[in-house]
Amino acid sequence: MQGFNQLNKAFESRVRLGIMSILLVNDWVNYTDMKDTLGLTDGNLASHVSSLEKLEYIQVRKEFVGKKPQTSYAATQLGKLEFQKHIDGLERLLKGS
Amino acid sequence: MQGFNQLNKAFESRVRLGIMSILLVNDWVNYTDMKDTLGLTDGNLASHVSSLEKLEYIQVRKEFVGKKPQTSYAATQLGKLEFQKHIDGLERLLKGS
DNA sequence: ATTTTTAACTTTGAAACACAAAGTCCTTTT
DNA sequence: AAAAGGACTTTGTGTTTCAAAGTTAAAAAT
Repeated sequence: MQGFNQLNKAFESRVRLGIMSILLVNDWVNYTDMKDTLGLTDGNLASHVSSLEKLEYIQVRKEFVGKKPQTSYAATQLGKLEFQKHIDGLERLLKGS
Repeated sequence: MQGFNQLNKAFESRVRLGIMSILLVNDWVNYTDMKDTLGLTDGNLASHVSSLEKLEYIQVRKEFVGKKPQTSYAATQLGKLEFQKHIDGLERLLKGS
């Protein structure tokens, strides 16, 4: 089975798959946009985000925009690399044998 | 997010992804081959298989080959269809936005 | 004729995960 | 002063994952 062992458990959840695929093409995405784009609840997004952060697959930036706090996310180099591997695994799996 | 909502929870596990992708290109695959190809334990394969069977995504055939019992699996039409939708979702997700 | 092996499970149990709802905290708008 | 917004954390419940061990029935080996 080509690719099967390249699959990363961290990306098996559709939510984390969504987060990473957004962060692969967008450099910084804020909390609210992420939540709305994926249609998640606050708690749900927060927990998936924190698990990706713990793995150092994404980084979190907190700042004030105007007077409001804003949290944004970006994929780290490691995150992009691991996600690419996962995608490659998927593609091989689906094309292969 | 293109594709995100086309993702099927049933295929989020790498094991079930593996099973389905094998059954998409091979008509009937037996228990032992499936287990070895994916490197799974007995119990693990059995449980994933039974969850896919419950959803009617795969069908199970039991017969004797020579003197030995043999269980084989194939994807149903529904299974192939749903899996295709999932794959399409994945592709859109990964290419899109 | 026993013992061992093979095939295919089922059961068990512990850990991880998913997710909504509710609560928190701090700030800003009204 | 009250309400609302942003970003969480906590809680609780239900589901999933997976290996290990146990089960059954037949076949092969001794």
